[in-house]
Amino acid sequence: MSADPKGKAGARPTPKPMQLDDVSKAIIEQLQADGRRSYAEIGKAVGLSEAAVRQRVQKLTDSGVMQVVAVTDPMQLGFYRQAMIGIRVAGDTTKVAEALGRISAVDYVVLTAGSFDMLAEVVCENDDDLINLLNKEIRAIEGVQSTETFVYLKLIKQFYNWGTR
Amino acid sequence: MSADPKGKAGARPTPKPMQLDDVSKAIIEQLQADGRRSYAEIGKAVGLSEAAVRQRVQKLTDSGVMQVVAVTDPMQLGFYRQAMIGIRVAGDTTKVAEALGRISAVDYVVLTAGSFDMLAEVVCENDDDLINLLNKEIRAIEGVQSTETFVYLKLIKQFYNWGTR
DNA sequence: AGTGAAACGACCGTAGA
DNA sequence: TCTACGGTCGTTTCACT
Repeated sequence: MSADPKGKAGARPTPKPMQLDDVSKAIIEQLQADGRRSYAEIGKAVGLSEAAVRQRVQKLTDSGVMQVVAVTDPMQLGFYRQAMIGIRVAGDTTKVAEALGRISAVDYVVLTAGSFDMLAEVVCENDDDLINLLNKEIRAIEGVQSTETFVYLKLIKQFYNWGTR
Repeated sequence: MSADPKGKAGARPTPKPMQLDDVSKAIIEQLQADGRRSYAEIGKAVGLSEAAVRQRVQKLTDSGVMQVVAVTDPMQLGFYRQAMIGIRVAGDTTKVAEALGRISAVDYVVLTAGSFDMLAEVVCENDDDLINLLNKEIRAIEGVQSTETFVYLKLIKQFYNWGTR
């Protein structure tokens, strides 16, 4: 979940960018709309044979540019409270971030520059769960100095990315 | 991208939760690992026939619990700067949030309660792009009073969700 | 990096427990 | 809700461009 695919830990895993042509971009768009769409169908949409589509998808996934995965809707699973938590830390931020990552209700952790040392997104069933998560788990981590909670009211836009390692 | 599947705008789209058994959870885990895994293969892993897996996946996607999609790595596409931006607004927050959503460099917008009215995640090629995005696009939106930027240093954990509508 | 063809395997509807 | 089965379509490999 946080292991880099290759190279030393802490090193930039990909110093090289990657230039995608319009066809590869179109293929990615097809799979962003539906990750299980068949290669043949994508081929029809982008004007390529299925074999060619498959080769390009293989290359895109092998090189780590793209990934096809299942994503779930927390609301539909009974997690009615989501929030982003800004956290200020004393000492080593990495240890705190990793401790946060071990909490299952925490689905996103990123180290940041700015008035917070890190941001953590959490998923809870209700307000009581959120209070417990904050007091008993997050603020109990050694080194956590203060937290600021931004409860989610409504999602306006979401586009799936991964990376920033 | 922000249209609710059914029901009046602003209404809770799913007042009912959903109870998943262990088999459905296992199927979701399989697809979280690889969204293109075949139904037959998943069936072997979870101890079910191919048709049964297919039926359950259909139900999970139709009900909106799960979605299989492609996600891309911004770093591999040359976007070396990511940041979360906390925004304070005067007046109607929805209009500002929708204006943010129309900016392609903005991949995530959520209305929040707390010291920010909304959070926006942005993806940029470099620091100059980020400065331009902030000054020329985000802070130029009518109603934006102040912004606070948290530049991403390192992603520690990521788990894919969608929803909170 | 692309196509085309043939063998194989996955997918889908239907029937039945 | 599951398994079983047959028709159809997608995928894979390979030879070729």
